[in-house]
Amino acid sequence: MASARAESLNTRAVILDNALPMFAEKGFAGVSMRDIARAVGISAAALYHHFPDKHSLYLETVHHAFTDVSQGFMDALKANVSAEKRLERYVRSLARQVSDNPVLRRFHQRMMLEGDEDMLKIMATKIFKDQYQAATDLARELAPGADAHMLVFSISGLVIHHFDMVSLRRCFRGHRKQHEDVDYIVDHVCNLLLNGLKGMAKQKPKRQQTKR
Amino acid sequence: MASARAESLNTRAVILDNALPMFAEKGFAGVSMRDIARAVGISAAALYHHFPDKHSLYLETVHHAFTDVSQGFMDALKANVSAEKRLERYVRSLARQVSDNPVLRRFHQRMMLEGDEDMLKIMATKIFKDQYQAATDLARELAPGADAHMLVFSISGLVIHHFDMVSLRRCFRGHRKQHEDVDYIVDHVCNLLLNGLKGMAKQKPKRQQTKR
DNA sequence: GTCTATATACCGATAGAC
DNA sequence: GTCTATCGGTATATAGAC
Repeated sequence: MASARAESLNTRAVILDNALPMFAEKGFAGVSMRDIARAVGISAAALYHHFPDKHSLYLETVHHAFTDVSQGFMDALKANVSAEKRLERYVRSLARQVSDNPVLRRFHQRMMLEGDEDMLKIMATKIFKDQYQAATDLARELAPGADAHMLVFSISGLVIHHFDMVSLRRCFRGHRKQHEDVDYIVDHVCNLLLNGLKGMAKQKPKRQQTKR
Repeated sequence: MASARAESLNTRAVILDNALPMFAEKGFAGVSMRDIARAVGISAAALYHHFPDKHSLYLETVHHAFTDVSQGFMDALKANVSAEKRLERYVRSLARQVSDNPVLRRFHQRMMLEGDEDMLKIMATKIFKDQYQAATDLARELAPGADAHMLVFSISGLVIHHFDMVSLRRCFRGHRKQHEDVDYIVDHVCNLLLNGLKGMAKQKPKRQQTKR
């Protein structure tokens, strides 16, 4: 908390760095301008020198948060190995990301819940565009007959959901320590996906792909 | 909005019915006692006759919301057909539930994000307990060597995630109308799962199930 | 069981000095 | 670029009449 800020121009970045975990944790309505100002170490009025209003600050926080998170995924998706290996690397880098960066995971989760159209457009076009394209290409390579768009979200969904649900999963009888372990989750997901995709690729003209 | 309430005792239920969609949409911090009172058609002060404070009202809303949603799933999970058919019925009833009831889906999503331990415990023990047990049994039958606890959440995760992400999925190039269709999603998920589980069942002593 | 009135605190945002 | 002071509005919650 607080923070050592430089002399002037990157105060803006310091504000965004402090606002991110607060917005991720409590949401737009749950964090006041005074809360953010206190964390940064300036007065609430000073925030209005850097951002015209609270909503703009939030929008900038979204943009600032997700910048450059996509690179690790691209390395995995474009690696010079077999498609199966690339899938495993992609799943692993996804799981590492959401596990190592709970603030960003939570912020992503919050965007899915209460992000308006502007924010989602920012995420889709400025942040995840290349990753989506590369993942789609990989899906097409792994299961040529299947619906690549659906598969891309099945893959990320499987990984992310296991982490997003962890606080509920803990409440069930069958839960064990290992079920929160990154590598264990990765193994499970890869196992399910690789077998599932193999089967889908074989029987291409069966169900999916109705038209257009 | 408004609502025709009876004479006295079920005012409490009317309050909860009105509060649910508001809390689902805007969250705890985003809805004021005045908002709820206005929707019900009484004064804010009157709410405090039925609930000691806002947090209690929210907790009761959680409990009220998820009561009796689990029955349709049990019918699917316990049907007198093959395990594969039961999986498909379960996936379909899950998808129908989240598609037909966006308010409840959103509230569930919100609980995963900001539900405290009390609320999650309510969901796990009072609402989803039997469903979890039945789904675990089905998973064990479908893929005896695999980790049933993981599979249960992979199944629900696949279904729910496709719906939870729909507003983001729409922003990507490859999105089509059919990708929001319940039956299309069910087909995709069942296809992936049935093939994946078949593969996992064959190679049981390979990766999963490290110890205890 | 619902009302009006109110206590007390916090909210987003602005004005103007430095 | 940051401050203090403040405006007008709203928040949760309570008091007491009916």
